[in-house]
This record gives sequence, structure tokens and C-alpha cells, in this order.
Amino acid sequence: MADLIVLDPHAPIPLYTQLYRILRLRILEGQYAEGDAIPSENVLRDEHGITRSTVRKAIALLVNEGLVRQFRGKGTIVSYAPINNSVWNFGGFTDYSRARGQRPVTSLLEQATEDGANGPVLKLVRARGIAVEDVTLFLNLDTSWLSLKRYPGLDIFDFEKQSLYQVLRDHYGVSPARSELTLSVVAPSALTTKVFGDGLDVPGFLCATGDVFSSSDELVERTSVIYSPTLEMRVGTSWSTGNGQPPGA
Amino acid sequence: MADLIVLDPHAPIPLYTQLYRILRLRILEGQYAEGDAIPSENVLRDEHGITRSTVRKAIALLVNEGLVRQFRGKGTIVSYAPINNSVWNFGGFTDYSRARGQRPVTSLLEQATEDGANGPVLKLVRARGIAVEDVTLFLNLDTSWLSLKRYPGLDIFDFEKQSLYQVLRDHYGVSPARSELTLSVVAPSALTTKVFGDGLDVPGFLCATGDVFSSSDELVERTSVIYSPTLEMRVGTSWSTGNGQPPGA
DNA sequence: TAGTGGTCTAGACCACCAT
DNA sequence: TGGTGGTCTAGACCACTAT
Repeated sequence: MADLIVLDPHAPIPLYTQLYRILRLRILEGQYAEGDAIPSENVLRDEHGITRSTVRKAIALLVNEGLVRQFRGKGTIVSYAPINNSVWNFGGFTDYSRARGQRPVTSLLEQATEDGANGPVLKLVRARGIAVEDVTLFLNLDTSWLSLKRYPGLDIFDFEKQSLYQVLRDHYGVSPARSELTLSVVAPSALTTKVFGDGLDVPGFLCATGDVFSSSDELVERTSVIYSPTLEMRVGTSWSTGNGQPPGA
Repeated sequence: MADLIVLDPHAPIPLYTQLYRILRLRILEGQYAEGDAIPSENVLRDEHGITRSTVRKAIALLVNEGLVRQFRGKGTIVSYAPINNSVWNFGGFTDYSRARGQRPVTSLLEQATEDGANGPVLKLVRARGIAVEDVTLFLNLDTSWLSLKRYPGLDIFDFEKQSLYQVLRDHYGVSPARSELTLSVVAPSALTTKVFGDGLDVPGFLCATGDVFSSSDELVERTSVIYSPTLEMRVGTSWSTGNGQPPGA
């Protein structure tokens, strides 16, 4: 198949990012199946008329995300476990489930304004998950705090229907680029029971709390995400120091 | 100051890894302080007689580790919070504490052989932490399982004195290169109380369970690490897709 | 032997920041 | 204006795998 999507060297998005998104989509849609090799670096170079360095940078993003692994002499092989979530980007999960016909679901549990140190703050509590047939399975419980001074009028949107990040991008010109999170454990509460069910016999839930920043290093939101135990939190680490050694020694 | 350490193009370790280790050590030792800029890419290129691409690859490792951040027009700035642990590489912590005169401590709690599906297995339970003055503060509780069929004689070493990974490297020629971990929450137990103390009022502990592989993709060990709540588990994420957008959209 | 990924060179142009 | 990092090109040589 010829490529329908071509790279645009004049776009504000780097070529390697454009290629990364193309390859990522194909993997998530199953066009390249698990265990298969994606086209070789030289093939991608010729197909898209770019340098191998640029191809490699695109693939490096996939490797970092855990979607592929590279083997010298063999190729670049698709290798991801089902619902292989990096913890911190729920977006990956959304893509994955959508690509499989599952429907991502967001339920707005609370929307209120609070008084913060720097003026009024919008508090948003959302449960997110997927709908498979008639059953909705909630996978995380996301509490966000956003400055209404910085984002005036943000409280009139309906975040059950619209993505928070999309509103921020379209109406305020802000995109998240970076996060600083701290992992912790939270005890079960009435809210977690309501969202995740009471059939779970766990001592606590995994929780990531912290700040999200824009590319210009402005604070976008303060967030706290509680994860369902149903969601396997996989973490891949590669000590990419060239010789197979942890940095420790 | 001239560089005492020079890069060796004939070494089996890539040039960018060599440079990465040099820079990393300087940062951890405080030679480049927090908030300072490290030498520019062009300076490093000239100093070490290598290409800017190679310099950039070395710095990319530091960025990935969260030790520095790069700003166009400004420079590469050292930016890490004290005890900024990426969860999964405790080695980083060891380096950090040692560079500050704190003494890393390992206490062997259990060493036993068990029967596994593929023959006898060495089980190793170690508590690790730091000693500051006369007080020892344990920060994690690490349980490892290793095949004695694969590593005959491993059970005769004293792992209170010797690093497991060092023994594996020196006596069996195996180095860990990659891990696949799953995050979970474990309830407090007699063991966690003994190691972390009983003054903690937490519903559970953060735990990473999974496998560690060598560069040739052979299973090295099965491991389960429980982290002390004292240890802030910082997780930095950057959506390095070029335009400041999570992969999700 | 042909093809793969891993490393490295030697340039180029650009956007951004400090001066 | 000069220096910084961000992107990209067009090669090269190597180690390893498949056949």
C-alpha cells in the first residue's frame, strides 16, 4: 500500500513527530500486528524522502513508549501487552481502546469553584473508563484544579462532553507539555467505592499527584489521579546507557 | 579546568555513554550546581573532539533521567529535586547519596533456596537505605528470586557485603539491561513494620513487581520492591512529541 | 551476501535568548 | 549580534541476523 499520509516539511510539527504519529496509529490499529516488524529504517527513509536520522528519531519515540523494540540484524518489532499503559499518559489508553472499537467514557462527578491562594479555582472530578457493550468500566478517578483567573469562563463548559485539554487548547491556546507527579497510596473511600465498585479487596489505591505544565513552563493544572486496580500499571525500564548497565555503577 | 577524563573511541562503550557518565557524575557531585548551566553543546563538542550529534545524544540521556532541562537560546540547566528518584532505578539514588557523603546500606533479611518450576531458586530479601550519622533509614524492601540452575553457586555469596548485580556481572557475565514491572499496592505487614517502622499511618505501600532481563533478553531475576513512604516517588513526564501534545490527540 | 539496526561524522538552517 | 538548543541532511563504518 502506498502511503496516503505524506509528511509536510513546512508544517510546524517536526518531521519525526509526524512520522511517529503515523507509525503509532498503524500499530494501535493493528496494521502492524504484535510480533511483526514494522518497515525497516531504510524503507521508511525512502518512502518518505527523509534521512535515516529522522526516521530513527521517530522510532525512538515509539521505543520510549514501549510500543516497539529494536533488534540489530532483525528489525523493529511491535511488542506491547494489551492495555500497556504508561501510567502517566492516559491518552495512550484512550487511543488504544478507541482503536479497538471500545468507547472511552468520561463521567463528571463534581464541578465546583473553590477559593485558592491566587483567586477562584475550578475543581473538576471526573471518572474515566471504557464502555464495552453495555458495561462501563471505570479505570481512573481524576481530580483537577484550574485557576479561573488564568482561564476565565472555563466553568461554563460541559466537561462531560468536551475534553478539558481540548478546551484549553482551542479557547485558551494552552497545551500541556510536561508533568511533575508524585506517586502515593490512598485509602479506599466512599468515592472510590462508588466509582470502582466494592468488590475490590485492596488496602489502597495507586495515586499520582502533581502539576502539569505547558511548553512555556506555565502551570496548567494541578491534578490528582487515582487508578483502578483493574488497570495494570506496567512500567518498562531500559537502561539505555549503551552497554546494559544501570546508571548506578 | 581541563578534562581529566578523556573519551576513548575504541572502548566498547559508545562515546555518548561515556560523555553521559562524565556529565552525570559532575552533576551528582555538585560540580554543576542546581540551576546552573552545564557547558554548551558546542563547547562539549570541541572539548571532547566529537560531533554535536553525539553530545546531544549524551545530554538526551540526562534529560530522560530528569537531571537537566534544555532551553533554546539559554542553555542546558541542571534541575533536580533532592532525592529525585525515578522509581525503577534505585541506582540513581545510591549514586546521589554517596555523592553527598551518606552511606548506602544493605541489610540481608533472608537468604533461602526454594523450589521453582525450573529447579531450585535463590530467594533474597534485602532492605536498602542510607546511614546518616548513627541513624539508618531504610527506603526499600527488595525481594529477588534467581535461578540456581542458571547461576550455580550463587547461594554461597554474602549479599550483605556484595552487590547482587556486581556478582552476576563478574562471575556469570550477565548484566541487567531492561525491566518489566507492574505497580501495585501492598498492605502493611510484620516485615514492612520491622523495616520501615511502625510510626507510619499509611493504608499501604507502593510496590513494583516484575522481571529484569539482560541485554540478550534472558531473564536475570524476578523481583518485588516495596518502597518506603519516606521516599518521594517523583515521576516526570514530558510529551516529547515536538509540539507539546500528549500522544492522545 | 544482503539487509538490519547502532554509532558517528561534518556540515546546514532555524527559532529563540541575552547583550 | 553572537550564542544557545532544535531540526535535518547525506553520507560512513560497524556488528549482527537471515539465507
